[in-house]
Amino acid sequence: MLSKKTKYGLKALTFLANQKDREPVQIAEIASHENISQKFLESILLTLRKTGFLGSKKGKGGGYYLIKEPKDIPMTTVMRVLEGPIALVPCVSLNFYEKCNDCPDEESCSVHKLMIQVRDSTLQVFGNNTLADLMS
Amino acid sequence: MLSKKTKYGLKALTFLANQKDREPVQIAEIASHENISQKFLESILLTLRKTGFLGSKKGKGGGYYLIKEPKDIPMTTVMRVLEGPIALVPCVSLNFYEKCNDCPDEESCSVHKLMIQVRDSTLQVFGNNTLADLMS
DNA sequence: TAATTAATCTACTAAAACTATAGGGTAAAA
DNA sequence: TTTTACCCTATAGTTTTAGTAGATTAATTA
Repeated sequence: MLSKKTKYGLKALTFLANQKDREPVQIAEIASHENISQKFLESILLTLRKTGFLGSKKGKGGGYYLIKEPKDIPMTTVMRVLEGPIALVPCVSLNFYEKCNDCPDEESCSVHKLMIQVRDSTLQVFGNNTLADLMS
Repeated sequence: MLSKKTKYGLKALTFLANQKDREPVQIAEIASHENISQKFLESILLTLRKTGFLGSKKGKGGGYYLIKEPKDIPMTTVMRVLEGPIALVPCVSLNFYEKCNDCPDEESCSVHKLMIQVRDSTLQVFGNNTLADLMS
C-alpha cells in the first residue's frame, strides 16, 4: 500500500507543477485544495525541499515552488524519497540493499526470483513517467 | 514492502511444492528448514488451508500438504490471500476497490493514473508466474 | 480397549514498529 | 509587526510479528 505521505506528496508536486508560474504557493492553499491535513503536508513539503525538488520562501508572499521542470523529475526519484525502496524486499533493492537474515542462499530463494521481476516491472513504469506525465 | 507473512507463506508453499510426494509435512519441519518462527508460520499455514491451497492432517503423522498442482496456483491469487490488494491504492484495486475520501474526481487524479500503470505491470508479473515457477 | 504421544487448531495477549496527525514555539522575510 | 515557513515533540491508532495456553484429533502402544 502506498502511504498517505507519498500520495499527498505526489498530489502536492502535481499541484505545484500545474501552476502557471513558479511563484510560491502557501502550504495552506495546497492543503485545502487537495484535502490534506496541513500539518502533515508541512512535513512532507519540508522533505521535498530538503531533497531538492522544491524551493521555499518565508514571510508574506512566501510558500513552496518547484525548482525543476516537471519533465526533469522522474517518478523513480520521487518515489524513493517519499515511499522509500521501490523493491518489495530489501534483498532485491538496488538503492537500499540489505541481506535477509532468514535466507541462507539468495540465489536459490524462490521469493527473491519473483520479487526481482516485480521490481523491474515497477521500475520500468516509474522510469517511463515524470512529473510532467501526472499534470492535467 | 512485502510483509513477512507473505514472504514466509511463499517459502512454505514452495517448500511443500518441492516435496517428492504429497505426504503431510509437519509445521516444525517447514519452520526449521525455512528459518521461520513456528507459531507465526502456524497461523499462515492455517489461512492457506482455509483459502484452499493446502490440506492438513491432524494427529501423529499429520501436517500440511499441497492440494493442487503447483502449475495451477497462480501468484495473483496467492498474493491476494497473503498480502491483500495488489494495487497500491484502493481506488485502483480490481478486487478490493474503495473510493478515496480525499479525492473529488478519480479520473483527474494524478496519482490514480500512475497507480493504474503500476497495478497493471505488477499484475502481469504475477499472472505470468505460478507456484511451479518458484520451484527449484 | 485404554493410555500415551504427536500433531493441528483456536483464542487471547503483547511488544514493537509504523502511520497519520496535532500543538506550540522559533526564525526569517516583507 | 504581520505573515509565513521551520522545527521539535507528543500521541492515538493501526499493523505487524509474534508468544502463551490450552483444546482437539488421530495414530500408536501397552
